[in-house]
Amino acid sequence: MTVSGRRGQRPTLEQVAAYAGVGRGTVSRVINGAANVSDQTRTAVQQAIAELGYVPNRAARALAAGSTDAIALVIPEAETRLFAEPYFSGIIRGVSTELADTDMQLLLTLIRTPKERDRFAQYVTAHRVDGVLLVSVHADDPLPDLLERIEMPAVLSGRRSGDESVPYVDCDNTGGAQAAVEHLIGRGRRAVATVTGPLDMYVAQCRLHGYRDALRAAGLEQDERLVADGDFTEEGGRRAMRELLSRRPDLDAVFCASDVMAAGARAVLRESGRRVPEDVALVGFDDSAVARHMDPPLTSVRQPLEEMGRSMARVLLEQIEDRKAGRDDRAGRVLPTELIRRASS
Amino acid sequence: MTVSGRRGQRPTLEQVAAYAGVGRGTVSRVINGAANVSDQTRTAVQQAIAELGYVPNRAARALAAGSTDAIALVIPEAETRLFAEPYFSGIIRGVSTELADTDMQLLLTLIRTPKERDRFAQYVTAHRVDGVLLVSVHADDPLPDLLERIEMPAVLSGRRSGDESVPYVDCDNTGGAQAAVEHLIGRGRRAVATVTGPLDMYVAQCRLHGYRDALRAAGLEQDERLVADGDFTEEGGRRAMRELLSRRPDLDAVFCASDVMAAGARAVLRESGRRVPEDVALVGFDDSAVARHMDPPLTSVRQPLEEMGRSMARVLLEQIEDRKAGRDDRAGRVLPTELIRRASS
DNA sequence: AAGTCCTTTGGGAGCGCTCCCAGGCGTGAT
DNA sequence: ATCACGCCTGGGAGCGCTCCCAAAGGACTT
Repeated sequence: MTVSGRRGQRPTLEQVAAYAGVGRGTVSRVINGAANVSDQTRTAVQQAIAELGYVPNRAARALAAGSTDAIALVIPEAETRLFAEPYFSGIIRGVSTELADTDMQLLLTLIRTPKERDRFAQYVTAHRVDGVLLVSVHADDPLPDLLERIEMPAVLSGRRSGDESVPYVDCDNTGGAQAAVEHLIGRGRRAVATVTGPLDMYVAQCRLHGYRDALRAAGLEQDERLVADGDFTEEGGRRAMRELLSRRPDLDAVFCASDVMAAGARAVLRESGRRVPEDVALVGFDDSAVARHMDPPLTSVRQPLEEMGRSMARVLLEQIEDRKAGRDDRAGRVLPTELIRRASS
Repeated sequence: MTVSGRRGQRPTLEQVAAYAGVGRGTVSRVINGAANVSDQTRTAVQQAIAELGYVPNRAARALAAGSTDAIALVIPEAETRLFAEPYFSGIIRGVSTELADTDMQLLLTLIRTPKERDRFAQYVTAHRVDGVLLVSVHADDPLPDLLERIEMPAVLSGRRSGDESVPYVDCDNTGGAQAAVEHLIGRGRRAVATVTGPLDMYVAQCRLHGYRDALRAAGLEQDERLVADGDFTEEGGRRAMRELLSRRPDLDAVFCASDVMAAGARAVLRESGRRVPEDVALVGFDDSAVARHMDPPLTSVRQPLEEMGRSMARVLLEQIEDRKAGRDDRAGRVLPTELIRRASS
């Protein structure tokens, strides 16, 4: 870690210029990779930069250029506990990776209260960032619309509905659920139940669709007694499982739309004296830590979280570029999921 | 969410001044809470600010004032998977909470490679942030020393050793471990084993100390055959548990220095035909999601993560203030842990 | 030899703020 | 009435960049 000291006084662009015997503009051009600089000059400047240990002053650059070189990653606090851990850390890791060789900075913003939301709205409206990444917004969150209105580049993780107007990155929830259920059917299960998330969330709808698609494709009957809402919580999973067992005691498999609900369901299955997977096969969704540590370990659908994070960053950066260039090419991106097979099915 | 539009042109301080019929300096004074402004003027300015929807331009302020109003939260990538989720999200939540009514911004920096570390070092050396929060650094990480050398305010989560020179916030690992083991002894267990973390980590040493302290206080013999290194991993926990069982098949309780290792130990106990807690009581550390979802749910020592995050932010802000004022009052802070009792003990 | 066009370069202006100095004005003392 | 001393206030200077214009020079053409 060689950082030339020269304590107190950081070198400025002007000093670099003087040292290299060129003008300020030229150094600026070299730094920003402008084309029209002779090789010789460029080399001289680069050397001066290296020798002086020059690092551009972001504030000055932002002020002069009117950009900020920063994007905000916004996480609604409610989600912080619920979806919780693996989701965020995965996405953050991806975003950070993608940003690593940009000189964009990542601002982390947790939003807990309406007051904080307003404050962030102000902040964003004042164009203090170049773009915004919104993680797991609710359908009724006003932020996406605000961002659209003020023409601030933004990317959502997940969609609020089937025809999302803001650019997004999502994973293939339908396909993942379908694969999970196909897997269960392939193992000879015939009475496959599902514990869904709250059906006012698009992600929950998709996973239910996937379930139905798989049954239909296999020519199995759809029995509404095999479908129960688990609310994406462990307690909800318990409740839903009890309901399912009372309605169809003969069920031989359950697809849960989240691992946490699967954990609840698993507990109820145990209480009812049923073995997993011998009597009832179980599959979850998310491939979280919970899944790996359940007994037996839970088969689950993995979302490519890190890749989603990378995609989000990439899509956002493109959007920022496009805006600058006057283009406007907004599109969503859906990434594939993967079934991780473990002992529970 | 009322954000006055006035699209395209954000109001500047100058415009606020004109609108309020005062000079630039006066508006600046009001914004920064300087004392010597008459009440009347202050009110007029505040109203102008509100009516124009003025939001100060950070870049300009940073440039003029030579500060940045931003702090960096640095997470070494290696840790991102290991300690993983609850640790970071808890700390981040705390930091963010504490920063919420400051106008400090939180920059998130993941460091994976030496190259990224150097880049961050450059960045920090160029004083592009006002302070740094370092999460779970290793004893051999060069970053803390660098920060000390360039006199950049910094706070560590956890200590690298008993006499940490950089300000830190830690939880009471020794006390937590001691409480856990006392709890086991209180339940009548006499052959209490422990699975430790890697003993070159200070945190692992502390937890082992707590274990020994509790045994000593209860007048129980210390048997080195009851101590095994589990390396803070699940596989390590398995290995350590096997070793312990072969050395002391009569053990009736195990204190694991992390939940993840406890999960490994639990699996081995099951394989060996032992019941938890009837035959062997089990306690973990961290109170992570894993603990709640184990079968039976795992008694564990909770670290006040969110409070640690808040403390870190607070200590850092104080330090930044102190530096400005020429003072220099660096100190560590240790927060208490709490034993969460569940069915495993 | 003069004119044209392109590439490369230097440096002025200005981004929106903070810092600080000088000046205005009121109050109390002389 | 005069002076000294405060408190407020306005606005110049300057933070370190980017943007852009003008100018210098080289390679061709006429």
